[in-house]
Amino acid sequence: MRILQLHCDSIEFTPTKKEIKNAEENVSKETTRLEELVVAFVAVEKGDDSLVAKDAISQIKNSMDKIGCKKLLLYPYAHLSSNLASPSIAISLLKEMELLASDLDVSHSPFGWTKSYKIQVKGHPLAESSKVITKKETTFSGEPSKDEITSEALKSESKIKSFWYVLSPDGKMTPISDFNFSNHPKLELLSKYESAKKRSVDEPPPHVALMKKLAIADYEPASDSGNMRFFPNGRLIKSLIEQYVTARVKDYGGYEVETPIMYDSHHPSMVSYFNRFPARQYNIDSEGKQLFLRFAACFGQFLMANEFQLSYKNLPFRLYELTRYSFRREQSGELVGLRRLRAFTMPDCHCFCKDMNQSIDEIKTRFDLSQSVLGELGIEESDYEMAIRFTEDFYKENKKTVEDLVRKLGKPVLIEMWKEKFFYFVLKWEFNFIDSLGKASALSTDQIDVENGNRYGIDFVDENNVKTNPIILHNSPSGAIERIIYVLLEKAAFDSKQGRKPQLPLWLSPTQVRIIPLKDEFNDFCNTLAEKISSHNIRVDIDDRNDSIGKRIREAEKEWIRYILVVGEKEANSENLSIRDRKTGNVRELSFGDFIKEFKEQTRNKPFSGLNMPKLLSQRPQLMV
RNA sequence: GCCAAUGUAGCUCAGCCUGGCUAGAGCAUUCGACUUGUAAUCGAAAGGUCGUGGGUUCAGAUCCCAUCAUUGGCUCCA
Repeated sequence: MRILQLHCDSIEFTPTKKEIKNAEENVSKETTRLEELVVAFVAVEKGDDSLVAKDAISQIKNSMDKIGCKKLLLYPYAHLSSNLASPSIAISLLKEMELLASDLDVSHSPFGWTKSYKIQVKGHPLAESSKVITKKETTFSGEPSKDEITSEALKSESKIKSFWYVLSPDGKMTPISDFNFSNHPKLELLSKYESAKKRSVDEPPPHVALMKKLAIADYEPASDSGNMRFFPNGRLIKSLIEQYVTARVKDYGGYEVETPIMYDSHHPSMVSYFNRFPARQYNIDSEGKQLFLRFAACFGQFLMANEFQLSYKNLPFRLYELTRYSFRREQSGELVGLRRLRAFTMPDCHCFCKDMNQSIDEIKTRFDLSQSVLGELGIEESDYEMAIRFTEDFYKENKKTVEDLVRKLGKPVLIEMWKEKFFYFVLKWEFNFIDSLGKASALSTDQIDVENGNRYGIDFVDENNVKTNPIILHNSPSGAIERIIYVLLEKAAFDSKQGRKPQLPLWLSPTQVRIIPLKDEFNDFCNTLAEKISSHNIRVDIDDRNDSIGKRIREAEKEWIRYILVVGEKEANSENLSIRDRKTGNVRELSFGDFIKEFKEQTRNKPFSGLNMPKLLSQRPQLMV
């Protein structure tokens, strides 16, 4: 007996006509709809008997118990086997099974009828399984059926055996249980987080409140969970980070492209890649096509590279896209603020290399790039820990490469080693930010992919005029942009907790300079001053509201504005500016030129974009308190 | 997805356990007064489907059930 068991949101079936002579009688041709159930497609095979039926139903019940489902539909399905039992035996065994399951809400679809059906299968790991039950030895395989669009990777992941080590810059490899973490508390957190999955926190991450207070981003209840909206401040910050990362990747040699956000699940190049990953994508049906929203930039770039005429002389060749968005339908319980989203912005740079040596050179360059990009975004080496994951074979052949990466970082690194290759890559490294609650989130990452060149039919002609698949590196120098904002806010919250003033990097501050006129009569002067400052590409606004000076300063402080210029009698008649610097809380007097100079030194080489709200605060709606 | 907690005005929260006047406060908003010298000027007004849908009750923000969202834990993170 062969059974394909599916945990479904719903199924609808309609008997259309009799397929065989001794089909079930008295069948209604109405459509039957059932919800929240397990559908068992059953093919009864030659030699099956009551014992097999009994065994089958007990296995089905067993797994239904695990997933907490109490409704079962037995669906006769001949196409699972080429060795079918006779219809009469099949009917009787199916009836027997139905009877044995009568403690559940059980039903069956008519035997021997051609039926049309519509099914919606759930996306969790246990939703799909196939069973083969025979008389002699009853076997059970809880693995996802290979016939279905499902996840080979899920199967692999559950079987995957990882060996965990810490690799020090001096080349010493220590199993994590033996490593002395006393000087590396964050690495210890990462190790526990990754290997033992041990976490204990009971407060919400501080960035969630901050992203609202600073009017950066918020949940959008009208969308799906994990799809955020960005207010003008947030959009400005995000846009600047996007521009910066893109500029850096282009400097490094990436060529920017743009590719569709949705793909046909049945496109030949997609099927096998797609099936290797958990079914966590958004699906869209359109005119008979089953489309899915991309979860990375890989597809678009690979399909594009497939059409390139590449020679070894062109390699390494780098394609880059900043995906707005990539979509991953993470489980609802996994979503948190800006840390884990269902729609996120991901810089993704793929490098096609002619051989392993070239990819190893390249991966080192990209390591430096990633580290530098993070640093310029305000995320220091001490904020993150590195993990490197690879197959044992790769390590044996490229021990030095792994050690070089660790030496570059200059501190011990978490190592995960696999006996076999389960994923498409042989090595992957990533930087993990460890927040003040001990949570780890991956930022920059790079992978050495040895499968997708072949899978997507990407090839180049080598020195010997032979078509060869390139090795592909997958690098995100910063990780998701939203996650960068999360890190900056978490760092600020941590500063605040330690009694320091929280602050965003100056180049990312929505308002960089605020002018406060003491009385209305100075408004014109302030306007002129604002024009002058803003002509140097500085975001300056004016708090012209009718509030006390103390209050307006307090407001500016709450918005984390770095420079506050109060303008009164004295300033209006002087060449100098009175500058309140949030960093120190003190008021300084500086000439206009000196101030601009000081300012510009801090934002050098960073992108600029103008104010994203009215210049006059009196014209600004209150978005958040 | 599973388990738990939370959901009351634009925001932060009180009220809920023990059902009962017209559901309160601060901030924000509007109006008025004040014309301000470096982290909250004073007064008034307006603002609420108590997340949503059912149920119990003479009566539900309050008790019960379901559902949605957020947060935490589990799982997961290509």
